[in-house]
Amino acid sequence: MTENTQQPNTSTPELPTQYAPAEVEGPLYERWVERGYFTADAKSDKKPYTIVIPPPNVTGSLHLGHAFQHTLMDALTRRKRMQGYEALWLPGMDHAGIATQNKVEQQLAEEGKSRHDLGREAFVDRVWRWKEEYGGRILGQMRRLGDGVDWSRERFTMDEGLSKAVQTIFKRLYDDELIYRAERIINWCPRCLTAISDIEVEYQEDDGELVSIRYGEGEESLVVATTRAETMLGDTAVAVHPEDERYAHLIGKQIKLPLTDRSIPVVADTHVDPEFGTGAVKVTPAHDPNDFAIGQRHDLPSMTVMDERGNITVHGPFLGLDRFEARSAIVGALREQGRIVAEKRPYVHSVGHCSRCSTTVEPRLSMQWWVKVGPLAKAAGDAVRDGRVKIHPADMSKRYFDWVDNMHDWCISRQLWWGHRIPVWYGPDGEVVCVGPDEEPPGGEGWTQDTDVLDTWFSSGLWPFSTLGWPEKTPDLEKFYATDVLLTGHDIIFFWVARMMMFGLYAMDGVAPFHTIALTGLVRDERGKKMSKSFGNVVDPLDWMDAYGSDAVRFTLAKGANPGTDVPIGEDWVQASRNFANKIWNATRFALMNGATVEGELPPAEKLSAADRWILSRLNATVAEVDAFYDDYQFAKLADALYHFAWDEVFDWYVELSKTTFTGGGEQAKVSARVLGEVLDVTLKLLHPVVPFVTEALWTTLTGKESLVVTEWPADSGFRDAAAEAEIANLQQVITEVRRFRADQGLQPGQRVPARLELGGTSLAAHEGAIRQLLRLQPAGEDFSATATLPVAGATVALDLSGTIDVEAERKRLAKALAAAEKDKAQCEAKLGNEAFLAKAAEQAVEKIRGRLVKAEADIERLGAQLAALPGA
RNA sequence: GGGCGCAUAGCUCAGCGGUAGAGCGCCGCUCUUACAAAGCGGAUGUCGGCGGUUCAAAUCCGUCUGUGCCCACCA
Repeated sequence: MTENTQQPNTSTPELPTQYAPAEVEGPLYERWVERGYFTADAKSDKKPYTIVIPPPNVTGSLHLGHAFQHTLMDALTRRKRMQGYEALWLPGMDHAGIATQNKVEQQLAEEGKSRHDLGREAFVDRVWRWKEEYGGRILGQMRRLGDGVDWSRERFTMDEGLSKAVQTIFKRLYDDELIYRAERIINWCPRCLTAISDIEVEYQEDDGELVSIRYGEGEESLVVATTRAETMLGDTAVAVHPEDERYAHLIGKQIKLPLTDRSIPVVADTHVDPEFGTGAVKVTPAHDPNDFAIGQRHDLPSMTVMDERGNITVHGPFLGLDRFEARSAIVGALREQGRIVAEKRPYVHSVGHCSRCSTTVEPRLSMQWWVKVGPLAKAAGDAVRDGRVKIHPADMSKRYFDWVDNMHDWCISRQLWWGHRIPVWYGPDGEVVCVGPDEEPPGGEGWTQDTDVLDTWFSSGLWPFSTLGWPEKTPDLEKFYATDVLLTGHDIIFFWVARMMMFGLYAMDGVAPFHTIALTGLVRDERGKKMSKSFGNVVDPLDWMDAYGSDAVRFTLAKGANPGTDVPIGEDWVQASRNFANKIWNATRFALMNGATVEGELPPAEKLSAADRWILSRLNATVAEVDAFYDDYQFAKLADALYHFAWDEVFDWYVELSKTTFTGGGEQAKVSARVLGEVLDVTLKLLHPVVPFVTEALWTTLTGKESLVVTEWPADSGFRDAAAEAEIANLQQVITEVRRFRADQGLQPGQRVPARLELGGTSLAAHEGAIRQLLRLQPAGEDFSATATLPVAGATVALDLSGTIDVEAERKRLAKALAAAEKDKAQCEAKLGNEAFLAKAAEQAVEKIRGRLVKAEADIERLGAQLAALPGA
């Protein structure tokens, strides 16, 4: 096959009868890259079109979700490239701080070591080595998929340039007082040993135990309810609602805290819901965000009773127990003292887990760095509100607004080693210096850099401009910022999209990083179920690509891509797409065998047959339709439109009709060969962004030209021919009707039947050859005797079925169809007789009903005539 | 607890005010200038229930049921 694509189409190339993607795809991709088709030129005069890839984690490998989004991004950039844009699809990877660090730590654990055994520097070296060796597997897989990315611009969030961008923006935010350091309650993962942000916490319904504990003695006592008994060691108050009469007498008093020698005050706080539980809440400011807030309001001390691993640090019988052991031990001890007044178990409540390792998150009081999100989030919201940035589909913008309008300050420090280290230095006398990218860190005794690194989303939030060279004013930044479309899953609106909006607007003087946010759904299995390892329904797209070709996987995904909705995909569907690719292959093969060509001018309309004019009319309509769908990110619809145009209209009808023309030879055959060449040329171009491989292989063979990748996208010539469309519709009706009759009468498809056609006076006269060929009708001989007469579309087809025909079955069928047509006619007449309808309905609607009536009347006439023509009528 | 979405053919989904659609699956018959991974023909639905608006409702409104997702400081 590959040799053939090299040949000019002077002779008919021999294509195998089946398309073999495995032989075609790899070499084609490498050729595209070698020829630099995907390399964008910042100096070009062409208008830019830019998409930055959502950078996959270095630890990641290609899954169907990537394949899905990549297909769509690839289709968008490929089309724009063909449309003459300087198209840049910029690839790269994310260092994925916590995920990657965990991965390498796991590897170390297998060697019986921890990161602390290596020390920070050696550990980070080790991660880099891991990255070089195992990271970025996905980049190779993207080649298999056919991603037309500009490899010369590949970026990594920890590259020197991107690190500089991180430091630059950190410094700017710090100087603008949008970054600050504060001690707050954060979400702490006792396994990863780091703070995580609110959105990195996943809530699950867990079984717990709600125990009610009596605090204090006698009159001076009350009962609190808790699911986290172990935190009582750190209680510094009990809170009740100020208007709760039950506890009015206790407010301001001290009560004894069980198991300790401390007494704690009872405070009044409106946060307490008197209806819930006993209406009294234990307050542990150091271990619960609400309690922390209460503590602030009432100036309570915070008492930390657990270390970073969740072990109890308070001296006494519970010292050293982990939080869960401590919980049961404490409940046990309280029970012995008779202080447990009620227990409810299981008590289902929502508990936060680390999104990376599923460990139960421990709220923890600690010193962290924060982004003051207010003004940034406001700008991010406004850019969408005032239409500078469009979210597609539009109803997803609600989610975006909900988030940006209610955003809490963002905790950006992580107690990890892998990532961008916070560029802040602390002096021996408590000085704090934020160091900019071109500044020397303060030297001398006692200065140390902050040991934390930044949240991985901090650097990916800069991606749309850091990858283009910012903070330098590079030609790339000049040319390709702002990018055009951000295409990503709706699951990372908060993690990533909102942050890019905030940072982009902030760093780029109010210019949003993209004008359109196209949100996709998630890929699911063929029953619409989420793919997950525990269900065992996860599919490796590479398996399907091996079996059916990348094009098949891509086409299936594109066909399922309804905006913002989840995409179910099953192997059967990939097979169906493979079949489509094979169909294109064979149709082109047929065309080449019959001399289809793109050479020379398209013949003028008067030299074209009705079929030629029809298909060209449909072709141009399809071009317009596909363009409109692309501009609206309607991938499913454009894939569907192309599928049906190509298969139903071109392959099933035009190609079939052209067989008669080719058999006939002569001038008309030449014209048809040129038209078929044209139709395939354009159709392959239209299909190329979605199924780049087959189309490239076939198109280069068909045209002898270099590559589809750098070919001009087709334009709607404006050619339409309603008359030809109507004529071919009639032809199709005759053929379908007679075929149906033949099948109903049990004739073998190949069996030749003598027939007499009366086409006089209709436009069908010109199609007698095609009708006879497609219906296997022989000329009527001397002894012709019509046993079935089928009037259809103003013509009559009389058949001599030397055997008998099943008159009764046919009569029944016709009667049924006739009744349906009559009913429809009656309905239409009723509508058209309805004055209210005529008065209020749109003209178009009325026109539609009129058309329907005409059709119903024609059907009645035809079916009546067929009925009358039945023998014995 | 709040918000959003979805319920249409056996399955997965389009359609979103004017005659119910597609793909796959299913049932027949077939090697016919390419393709059996194909061709031709066929069957299949009270468009979740109940109300309402309208000349007209799968489509708009209300409500119920089922289902999915997101958010939240459910002690």
